[in-house]
Amino acid sequence: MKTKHTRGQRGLLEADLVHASLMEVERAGLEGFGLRCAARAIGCDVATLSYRFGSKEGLERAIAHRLHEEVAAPKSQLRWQARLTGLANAYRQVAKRYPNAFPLLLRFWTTGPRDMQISEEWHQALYDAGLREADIPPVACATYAAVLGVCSGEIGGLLDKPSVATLREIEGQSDLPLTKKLLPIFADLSDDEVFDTMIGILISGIETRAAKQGLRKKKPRTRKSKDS
Amino acid sequence: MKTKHTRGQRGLLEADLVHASLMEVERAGLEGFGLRCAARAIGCDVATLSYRFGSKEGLERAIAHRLHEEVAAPKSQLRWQARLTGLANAYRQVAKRYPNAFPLLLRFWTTGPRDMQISEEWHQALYDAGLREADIPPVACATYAAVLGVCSGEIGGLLDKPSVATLREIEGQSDLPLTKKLLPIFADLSDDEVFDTMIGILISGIETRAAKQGLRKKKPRTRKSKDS
DNA sequence: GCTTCGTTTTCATCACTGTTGAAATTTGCC
DNA sequence: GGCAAATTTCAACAGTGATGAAAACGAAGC
Repeated sequence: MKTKHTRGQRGLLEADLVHASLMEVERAGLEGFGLRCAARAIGCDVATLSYRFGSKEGLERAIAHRLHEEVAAPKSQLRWQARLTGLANAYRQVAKRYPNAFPLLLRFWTTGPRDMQISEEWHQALYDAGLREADIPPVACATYAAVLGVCSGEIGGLLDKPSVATLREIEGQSDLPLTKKLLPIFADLSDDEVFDTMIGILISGIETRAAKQGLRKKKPRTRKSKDS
Repeated sequence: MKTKHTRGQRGLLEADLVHASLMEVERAGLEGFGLRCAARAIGCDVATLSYRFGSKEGLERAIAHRLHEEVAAPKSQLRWQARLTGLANAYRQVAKRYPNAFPLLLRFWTTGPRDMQISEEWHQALYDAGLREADIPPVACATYAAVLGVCSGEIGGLLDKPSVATLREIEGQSDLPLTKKLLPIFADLSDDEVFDTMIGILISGIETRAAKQGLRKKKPRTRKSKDS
């Protein structure tokens, strides 16, 4: 008869510790995050966190796990394209909600059982896309890493408008003719556009890949696939 | 007490400081990297590094810049597909050579003029792919972030063989039928396969995108890269 | 009731971190 | 040579994560 869930004497649920730490990361930034500030926010001692999570890295891993749990699963009756888009968008929403903590997902790529549920959805979407089984793992890894990369870029400043310094720099250089010409387009670039572009490229890439293999002509679970 | 050798001399080239710091990152890991160890490896005082680079973050930014300089530009007479593949591979090689420092590129997405030269190549490849100009910036950002994401995943452990613990976990779960079935394929997954898959998806995605827009003529494979 | 045992929390301490102001030293220029 | 600016070192500071010992606590057993 074990205790129902491992909890400390003072009623400190692990989930609460992780949640408070996550909030602290968002407040102070990932670099500025420290066990002491987190402990102060929680109202406990530093050593408590060290004891509970083994180390600072253990706590960060738990935070990454927490982020994965916030990834919303898409409705299963949608077409595979919509499900994949939904999954990608779920990660994007997490990135926008926790921009400081999100890079932890790129540091700890696998954090536990929750990942596998998401992976299962991912694999299922690729299976329904018509990929042959041997091709699902590499495509899943590639697209997953791509999505996380784009999310990371969006919150990391990749899409920020070029600063006046950068602008001047480009104008000065003579060996950047195309970049120079594209500059006004870059200035008007929106996050959504980049993300939609990414999804579009991935999906059409998967589609042509599936078409090339084109052995399984099974009818998808939804009624029709008008495309292609 | 007062050693008169190396005091106040200006002989320390910035490139040497950055190189030594990069080596130190690779030795001690990005988390374990510290100004004091770097200074010890260089043979100078900690404060020198703080003075030269403004802060630890400034030094890390300089290291990221250094990594960008190691990205080899592809030969310009190749087809656009080969050039894009070459660029992606150049980043991958940097990632494999400096696995500990590479995540800095995802923290500091833009580091200076060297990025723009790479960007110019990237844009040119997409231009030669037949994309219309308004589409080049979003596609460039998306594919660039995707490539860095995949590189980051490869060195970060995304493609590691599932541990026995994970394996047992999956076997136990009943709601992961597809993942369970794909497990042997995952076990045999190679880094190269994932990377090639990623490149293939991106390129075919770009091709169909260009074909849909289809306003510019297809070009012979060897075309002068310089046009206005 | 009390005791015992194992788990959790706290405390004190350690070596180490990045930053900063002042002093020491060197360099470039007159 | 002399002087001012740039660079390096030194010393000190507040803050970090980790760790062993001690204290507080919960749940059984009697």
